[in-house]
Amino acid sequence: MSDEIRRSMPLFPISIVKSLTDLSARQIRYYEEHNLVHPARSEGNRRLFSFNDVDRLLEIKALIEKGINLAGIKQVLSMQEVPDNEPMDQEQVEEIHNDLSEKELRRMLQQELHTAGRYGKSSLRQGELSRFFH
Amino acid sequence: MSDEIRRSMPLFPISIVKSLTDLSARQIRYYEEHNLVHPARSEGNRRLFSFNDVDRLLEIKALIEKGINLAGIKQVLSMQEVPDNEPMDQEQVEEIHNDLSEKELRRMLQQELHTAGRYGKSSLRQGELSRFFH
DNA sequence: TTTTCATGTTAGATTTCTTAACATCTCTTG
DNA sequence: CAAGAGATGTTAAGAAATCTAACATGAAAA
Repeated sequence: MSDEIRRSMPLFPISIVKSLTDLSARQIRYYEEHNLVHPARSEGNRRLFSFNDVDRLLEIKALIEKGINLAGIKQVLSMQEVPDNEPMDQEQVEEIHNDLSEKELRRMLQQELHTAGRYGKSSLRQGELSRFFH
Repeated sequence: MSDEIRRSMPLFPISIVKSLTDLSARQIRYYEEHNLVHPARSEGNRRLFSFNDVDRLLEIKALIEKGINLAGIKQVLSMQEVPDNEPMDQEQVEEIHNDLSEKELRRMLQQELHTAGRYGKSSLRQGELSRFFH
């Protein structure tokens, strides 16, 4: 709970996120433009990313590398959105089975974590940045 | 071990560190100038702070608030430096007992963590930033 | 072949950060 | 008390990082 607060604190400038995700600034901004991430802004309008944001970008990257386009990724990410509690209706269940099952997704996103030799050139995978820092 | 790597990754610009520690940029730079912290630098010479750096600044702040001056803080921090393995010689032991015992220090630094209402205005205490994020 | 998608590149404006200098305030100390 | 030292604030000028917007491009879709 307070965990969610920590993980959503705006902390990183885009330069750090670039090195953390190995995405280009252009890509990051493009994904934001298409509502896949929503970094906060500084007073001076600079993007500030949270751990959650970075995790999300890592997920996006993994999906991109699977050959999934932005529309597909948007779908997938929306499916991940906290089920809150509401039991899914039949439509939702079918959607999941049509595209990628939750399970499959999880597996897809759950891979080993590996850092390259130098800082700023790490190449993390899946939505696991949070586990990286503790 | 790999933990140490994570905690020493240069991640934060000074603006974020300011809000995380509630220290002024002037203070942060002054402490660096006097070798109390050693943030990394970006290619363009911007300071980049790690979790360890921020923790250290929070410790410094706590000590400042105790009325200890920079010389004293330098002492205290050097005492905290990983004992590596080497058993301390008598001199060191006496130093510790003269100034502040390890125990006393620990207690001093171990206090509850509290965030202010708004992000960017948190007022963390002691060297516990790492515990804040996980 | 023409569009659309995803990304690269570039330019100009704006923000953030850097160092250095000087100001100020509080302690010490002679 | 006056002088110096320590810690911090404030300001200026320049450099670095980021922003948006526009245009370019290659690959895939239609």
